[in-house]
Amino acid sequence: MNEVPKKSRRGRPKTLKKADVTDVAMHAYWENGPAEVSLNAICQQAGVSKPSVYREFGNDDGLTHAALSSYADKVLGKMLTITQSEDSFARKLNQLVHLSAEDVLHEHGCLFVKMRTAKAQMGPKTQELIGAIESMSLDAFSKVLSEARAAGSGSGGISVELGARYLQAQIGLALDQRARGEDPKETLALALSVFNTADT
Amino acid sequence: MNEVPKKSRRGRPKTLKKADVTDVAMHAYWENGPAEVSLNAICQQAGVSKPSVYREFGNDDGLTHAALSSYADKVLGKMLTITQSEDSFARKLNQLVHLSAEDVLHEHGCLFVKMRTAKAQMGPKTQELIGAIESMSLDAFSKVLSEARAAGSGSGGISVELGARYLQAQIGLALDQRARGEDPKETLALALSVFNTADT
DNA sequence: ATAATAAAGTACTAAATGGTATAAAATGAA
DNA sequence: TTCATTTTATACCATTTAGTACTTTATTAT
Repeated sequence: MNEVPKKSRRGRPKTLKKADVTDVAMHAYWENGPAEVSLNAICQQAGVSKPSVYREFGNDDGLTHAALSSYADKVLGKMLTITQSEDSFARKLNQLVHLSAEDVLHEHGCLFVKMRTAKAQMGPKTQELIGAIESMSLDAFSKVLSEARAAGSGSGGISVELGARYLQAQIGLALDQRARGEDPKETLALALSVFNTADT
Repeated sequence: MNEVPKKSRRGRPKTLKKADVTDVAMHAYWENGPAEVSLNAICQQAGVSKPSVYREFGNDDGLTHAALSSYADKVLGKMLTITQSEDSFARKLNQLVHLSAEDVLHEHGCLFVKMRTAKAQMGPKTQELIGAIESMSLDAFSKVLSEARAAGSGSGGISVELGARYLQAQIGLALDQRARGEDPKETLALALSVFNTADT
């Protein structure tokens, strides 16, 4: 909303694509864990020089922030879409289970979950974003549960607040299991069965 | 069982206590995460020189192995004791919940869980030990569940194998949450409520 | 042409890491 | 007292890290 200074009139034309570097960083962090990937390695993989990266992102905190922000848009957005759909509570749960426990998208786990695990080692901007994403996801789950309650889909006497924390924890666990190469499908289904008390 | 070569007759008397260094390492890894603590830092904290540590432990893999092994004896042994007790299934679950979700012992989480998360960054001996501990704990939970089934305590139509994996995953999750500063008590209780279908 | 400008890469820095060569120190035996 | 032996710590090594000073290159304006 604030800057489109395109067509800078003078100087060497810029060849570095910030979005491309962000994408390389996002996938590198996602696959290998943010703490295991150096800024040097990302420069190599992206085929750009280190000063270029520092010019665009400031420092490594800027780069991890950009990578996580991009991840939130491209990947976590799919979770949000599910929670905000018009489907029934049961169908929403099914879709969340599929996306987190089966979809190849998360075969290496979830960048957000990995960054949250390494939160203390991240820079301040990235830490703040991790917290913001966590709140946002908790709100989304709360909304799902309160809508279900309003629609009469019994959530087994579980408060909306507890249910949202539980849903977030269980999906995070499943994504963590996938990062370790485990198949979380059955255990996640069992965990979410607490929401089906007398339902069909 | 194999060596007590005490009273070596010659040479400078040894002052380094291997057990003390192991203990310092264990607590440092436990609190800060194994990937965030360097061998240098442990040498400083333990007040010993680096070559001494290399002589005793070989390399960093040897040190992390020793630390995790010590942790398994001192801390995970308490879990094992609970699973092997003569208590009822429900009481065992209660004790496991208390130990992992409330006991100050795990206020910084669990070293095993942290090492498992960082498994790929650990040395081969440590990786092997992580796998062995995981199998052992799975066996312990399986035993608890099959005994409960034999004693008639209904575990809600959940197979022993799935129940054991589920119990391990949920306790691991709770310990992970404690490492992040969250209070897992309510969510863990909710997760384990799947074992109470028609029980009192 | 030439000057100004902006972005590019080369090549560096200081700090930290895991690991080691080596000499000093402390003992028992000769 | 001297020698062999064992453990110690100092001081190094190569590598990797985040971050930067500096020069070169490519463009527009004069």
